[in-house]
Amino acid sequence: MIRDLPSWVDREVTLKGWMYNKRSSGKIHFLQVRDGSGFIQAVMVKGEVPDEQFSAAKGLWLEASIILTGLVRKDDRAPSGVELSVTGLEVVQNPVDEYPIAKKEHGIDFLLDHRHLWIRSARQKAILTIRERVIWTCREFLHNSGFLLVDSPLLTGAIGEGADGLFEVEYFDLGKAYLAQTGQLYAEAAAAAFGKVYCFGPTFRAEKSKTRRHLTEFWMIEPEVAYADHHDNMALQEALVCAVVKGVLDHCKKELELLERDLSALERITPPFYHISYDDAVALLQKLGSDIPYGDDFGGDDETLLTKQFDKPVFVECYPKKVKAFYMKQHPERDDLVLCDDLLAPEGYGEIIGGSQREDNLDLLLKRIREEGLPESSYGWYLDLRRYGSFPHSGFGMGIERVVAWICGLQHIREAIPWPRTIYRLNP
RNA sequence: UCCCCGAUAGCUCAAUCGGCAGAGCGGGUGGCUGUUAACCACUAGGUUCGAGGUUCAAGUCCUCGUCGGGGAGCCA
Repeated sequence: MIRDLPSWVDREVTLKGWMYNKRSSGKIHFLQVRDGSGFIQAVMVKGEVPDEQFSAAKGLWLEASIILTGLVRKDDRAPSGVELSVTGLEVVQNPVDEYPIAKKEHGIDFLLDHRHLWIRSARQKAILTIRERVIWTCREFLHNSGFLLVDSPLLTGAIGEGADGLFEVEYFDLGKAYLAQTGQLYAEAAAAAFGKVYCFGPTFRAEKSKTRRHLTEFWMIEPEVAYADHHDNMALQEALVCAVVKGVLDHCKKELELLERDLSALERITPPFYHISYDDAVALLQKLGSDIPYGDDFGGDDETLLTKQFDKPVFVECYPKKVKAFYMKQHPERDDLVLCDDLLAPEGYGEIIGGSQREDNLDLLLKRIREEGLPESSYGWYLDLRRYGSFPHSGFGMGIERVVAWICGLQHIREAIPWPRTIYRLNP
């Protein structure tokens, strides 16, 4: 593989890949080749390869699939430090038509229509490599902290955070099923069984959101911990986010550099994070000129304004219960607030985690379900968790794409997932 | 669902007050033995998103529609 070539200097290798770009000076061709693991410049000199191969190279179009043999040579002029001196070229396929994605810039509509080809670019490879590292680090961190992975179903009955934004599907003779908006309620059941658990998978929101922070299908990692309170919950979130950022910094420096990410902004991401109460946050925003009234949830602008006041992630704690989900535990001293937290990423990226201590009192939970007008019958098994050995517990959901977008410094969340699903786009 | 913006060559865009449809990249041909989104010369390439309307004249102005982008609400 190309990424291993620096340790193959002065040896002959065979590379199977695609031609990323080509330059030529008449008697010498420079082929930029990629194989999925990296990029290298292959140099073909007339006379050092059979003539028919030299002229075949001249006719290659971008993204031709080729097999090259040659000598790996150290060269200070090459970005990766090595080049390939070609001795043989086999053309597997020369494209049947001009490759649609040119070397210069493209519009976003065109790129999204060609997402299946766009992912071949170096920038997309860097982003998806970082995404993989984020996910890997989460799993490693939770596994090493004693968590059990207990995945939740994607097809569910009418249960979730609320009736809005559910995708419906026909489910045999049982009527409607819904694509999961969250695995949390299942994670709570699993926490009662196994103590420390998490689920991780795609979730679906049929919200008609059209912003740089929203997808209709996104991946969420949702830890749930028995006997953890609101403060334990935030400590876990802080440790997880720090581990993820460190994992990316340790293993993906090259990718971050390719994305021209400001590394110092990431190197600052160490404990402790900032904490601010909802009450104080509203007061601060009003002082900064926002017209947010007390009692409302923050809009995108408010969130951006707030995060710009801090150089590290900030927890916003204890929102009014009327803007939060029914399962959040009531504040012990303020019955208008709940024990929840949103973790806002800096540099204007905003909410990456939403978490809370869960309501473990059966009567209070029933009251909240009725207040919200939710179908009580659908929550039968969930209420059982408060009937049979109820226990204080807390958990949170972290949106993987939002974390990746923040760490990579992306303008839009759609680049943080291989195949983005947005309200007006289902293909490719 | 609402608000704003856009649609012109394969791609990214320009076209002044309503007055001949342009450039760069990509393609083709030729040149070049060290190029780094290579360069140089020549060349082909257009139903200006669709349907109406105003006008001597519409890419440009008006109406409706289609598609897309940005944002709001909601959220991770």
